Amino acid sequence: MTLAERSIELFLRRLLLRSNLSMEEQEAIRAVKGTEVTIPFRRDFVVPGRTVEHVSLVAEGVAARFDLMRDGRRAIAELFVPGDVCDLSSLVAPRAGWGLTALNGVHLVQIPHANLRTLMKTHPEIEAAFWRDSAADAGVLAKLVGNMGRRDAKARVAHLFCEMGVRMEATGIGTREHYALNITQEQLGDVMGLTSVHVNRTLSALRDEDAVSFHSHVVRVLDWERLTSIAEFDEAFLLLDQPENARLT
Amino acid sequence: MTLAERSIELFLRRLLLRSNLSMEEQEAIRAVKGTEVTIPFRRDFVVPGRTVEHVSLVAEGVAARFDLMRDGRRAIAELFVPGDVCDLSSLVAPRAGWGLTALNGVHLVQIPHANLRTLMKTHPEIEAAFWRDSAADAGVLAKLVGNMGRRDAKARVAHLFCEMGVRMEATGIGTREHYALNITQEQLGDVMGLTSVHVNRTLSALRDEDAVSFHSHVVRVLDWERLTSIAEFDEAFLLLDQPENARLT
DNA sequence: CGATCATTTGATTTATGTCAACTTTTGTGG
DNA sequence: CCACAAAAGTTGACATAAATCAAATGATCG
Repeated sequence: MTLAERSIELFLRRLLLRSNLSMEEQEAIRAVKGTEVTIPFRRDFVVPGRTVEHVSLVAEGVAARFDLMRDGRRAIAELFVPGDVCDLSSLVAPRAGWGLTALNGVHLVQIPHANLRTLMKTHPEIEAAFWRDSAADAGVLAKLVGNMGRRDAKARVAHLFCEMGVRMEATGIGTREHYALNITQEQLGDVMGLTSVHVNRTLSALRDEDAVSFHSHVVRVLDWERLTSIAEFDEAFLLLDQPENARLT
Repeated sequence: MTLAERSIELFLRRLLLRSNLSMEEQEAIRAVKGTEVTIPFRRDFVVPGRTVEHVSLVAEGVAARFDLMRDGRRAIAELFVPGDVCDLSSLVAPRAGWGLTALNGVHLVQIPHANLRTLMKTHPEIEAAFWRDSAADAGVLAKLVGNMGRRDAKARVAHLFCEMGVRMEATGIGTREHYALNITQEQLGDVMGLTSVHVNRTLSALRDEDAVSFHSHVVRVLDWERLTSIAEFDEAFLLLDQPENARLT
């Protein structure tokens, strides 16, 4: 199994948590072709304003949707790990209103829009599944807005670790209590609107109260109960586990 | 023209800024039927976890996507003004992962999912337009994440006023320099992660430097240049003015 | 026309940012 | 595989934006 095949399989697996796709539809997705690309550390691979012709599926590493401030600081709105497609919605809005960057060495599978569009035309249910996936992404964003606006640093960091844990587990690349998250504390800060210094202190605090540890890019949850309580985490916003979503047809 | 017809017209107008719909498709949307409903001040009309059977189009007033904290505080992730559909994506993900509430007396047109689904089935381009609209919403959320994480109160408030101005103008219910925004300073704070007290001070500051004023629920931009500069506002993220979006067919 | 809700203003506290030095880890070329 | 440079993480002292508390004024609505 090639890297591309493996990551499409991850992506499909996650689609199936939210969408009820027939065997034939699943096969159609598995058959999609894309090209593998390596993006070096810190390279932006989608630039705001540019029109993209393909969708970027993360095969390895961590990518991010970011925003650049006048003074050069970055804000990260969304993290993408293996199995995530960074910009499914570019299928309908190809002119990017956002930027995508590699938080470390990232392997992408770039899938031409044309390939997916034929897929959507012949299988309307796949289009719905894609849209549903974008909707879940939007849910994550909305949750982040709430967290940043109304919760302190500890809760925010805790929430991110919960969220990523559940996502990792759902995609099958870790468990919610133990997974790799290959980003720096500074990048963590960019996600949560904190300085790297404060992230560091917050991590110590979370470690000291035996909630979670983050060392050498590995998240280890020490007490899931406690962590979710600090984070006020409720995974409903991820819209997972709802293959009950009726087929539209 | 009834209220429902008028608001569908607003909605359609906005769709057309992003999507290239044929006359026939436009007529099909105009013909959609929904029922008018009045939601009193502060009533939640969509509750997380509940399954919705219809989409909510705002006809009058302001609605919001919100998140509730353990201590009772609210965070608002998104504002919806006349012509906005609050939950288009519920068409594909009917179990709500979010809440919707009325920030004042709100008139909604509730359009049954069934109606829109037949529409999407017969007119695939309409489905794309809907998805595109959700994608734009997600862009707004992502931008808000960036603002809250990396900008101070003044820039955040300024940015919201810019964003809403452009949206109002695009929908045709005001100009970017003068429009009604019928919400309290406390609700403004809920959007931007600030206390009502601090919102108040920030508004004074923006007023004092002749950027913008907000009185009796009317936003009056005194100096658009200055305001956008304070906000670092660039409307690209709204994905407006791109009817060049190819038809998928 | 009183009561509730929203806005305004001041005094004080707190969470987080900033600056700076130091240590540890990582990655790379010899 | 080592040595060393660069990047990341850690810690402390201090600064500041925004929160909190509190009280007064102004608006709105039965």
